[in-house]
Amino acid sequence: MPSARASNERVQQKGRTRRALLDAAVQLVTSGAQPTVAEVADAADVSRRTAYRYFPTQEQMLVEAALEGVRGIMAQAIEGSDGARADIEDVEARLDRAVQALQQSAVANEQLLRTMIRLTISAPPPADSALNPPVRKRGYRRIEWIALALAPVKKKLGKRRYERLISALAMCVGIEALIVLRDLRGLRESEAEEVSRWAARALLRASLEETTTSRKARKARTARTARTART
Amino acid sequence: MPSARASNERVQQKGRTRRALLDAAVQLVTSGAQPTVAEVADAADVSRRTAYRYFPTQEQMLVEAALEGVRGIMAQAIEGSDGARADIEDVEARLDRAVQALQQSAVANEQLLRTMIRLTISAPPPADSALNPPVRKRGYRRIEWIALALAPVKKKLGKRRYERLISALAMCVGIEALIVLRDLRGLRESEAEEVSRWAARALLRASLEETTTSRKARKARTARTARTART
DNA sequence: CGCGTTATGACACTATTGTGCCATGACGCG
DNA sequence: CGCGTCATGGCACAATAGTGTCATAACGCG
Repeated sequence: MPSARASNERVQQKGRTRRALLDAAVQLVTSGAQPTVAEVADAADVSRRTAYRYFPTQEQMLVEAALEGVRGIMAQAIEGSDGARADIEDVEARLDRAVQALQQSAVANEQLLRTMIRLTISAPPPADSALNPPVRKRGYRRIEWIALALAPVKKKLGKRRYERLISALAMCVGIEALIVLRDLRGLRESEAEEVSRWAARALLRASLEETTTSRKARKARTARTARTART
Repeated sequence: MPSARASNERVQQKGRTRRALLDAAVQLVTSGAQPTVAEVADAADVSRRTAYRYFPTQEQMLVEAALEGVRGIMAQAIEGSDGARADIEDVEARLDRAVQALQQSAVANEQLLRTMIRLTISAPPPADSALNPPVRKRGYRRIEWIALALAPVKKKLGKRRYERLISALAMCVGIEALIVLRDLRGLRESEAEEVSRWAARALLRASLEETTTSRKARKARTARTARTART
């Protein structure tokens, strides 16, 4: 048995090594290619064997790197449009700006985001989830951002419509939407952005209209509950 | 120089070999995994070397196989709902049925379609397009299908709105939409289908409303779009 | 400082991808 | 039928992924 102190783990050193590998990988992945484990290891000034000690698979290493890169991008994009929160009222404008920023950041980092998709799509979730601990799925910044833009109308919409709107918007922005518009529809970046913005506006309006036009219907449906909760 | 007759190419034999390889690959890919070239070759009873003569890359072989599988799926799905073309008028119902069928076939073949995505997403189009002849991109059945459902209102909408609507709908159906709704939003299959159907209906209505709301509004809208696009 | 723990590096090894070379066997055509 | 063409198969080879083993150097702690 070793000594009682199990804190001998050299977390500092391991942290530095991991960071060096990740930084090197991010840099290489961002430039578009799918670097060899040996390349990343060389760039990080560690041995190939050590790289494999930190990331059991090339894929996992690149996924971590891609997520790392995306994290930085999104943080920056959110900051960029966070200052202009002047209006809490015009939801349509809020959403439009959010979509615009999201699409522009997606275009600007299409390469990296496509890599992330390709690496995180792998196998469908219903597959074996016991063997490989799903690699910690991709970040959900997009949802948070949409939710931020939609905050003013959250109560007005009600939970069901609100969640449904978020889901629908999630389909229409981000890298997946960009991929569809580019690869399937052959659109240019500016055209793709316009389609996303138009769709987002249409979905928002449809959701809002549902709340206003169905007042009578809602009354009929949930008459008693609504009346008691109103006050 | 060989003999003048260049038709000595044994197209029959080559066709059979290619088909054997493709069939074997489809079968293996459909079951979820990413088979080795040697595995496919063995299953097709040809040598590994020959397999590489037909498909320069494992990836291309699997892409072809995936596309082959998807082609079959879509053809079947289209047939399935083709008989019920009773109504040429109710576009909303037409689209809804199309979306419903598309989503159900996407759910039923999520595994294969995810594989197809992973393999066809590869590198962004703006990359080097001279070296690798883009592998013949994935089939665009989805677009054709949407167009079919939208046929009755094509003229009414006009080219710009029509194309935009197709693009927007393309984002909201198919495997990419399913991936977003499942992986990002954590929805179940039935919930995902509902969101897609709702979004499709909303987008269609928005497009139709634009045509009926008047010509003055269109003028104003055009001006606004131009202004924002300029920035 | 010195010692033991522990991360690292070097080497070896298997599996797979992708390619080159050449013999061989099958196909087609006169 | 015979011969030439052409697809195929077998072998060898380089590059990369991933793993095991062991020596060594760095680290932390008394």
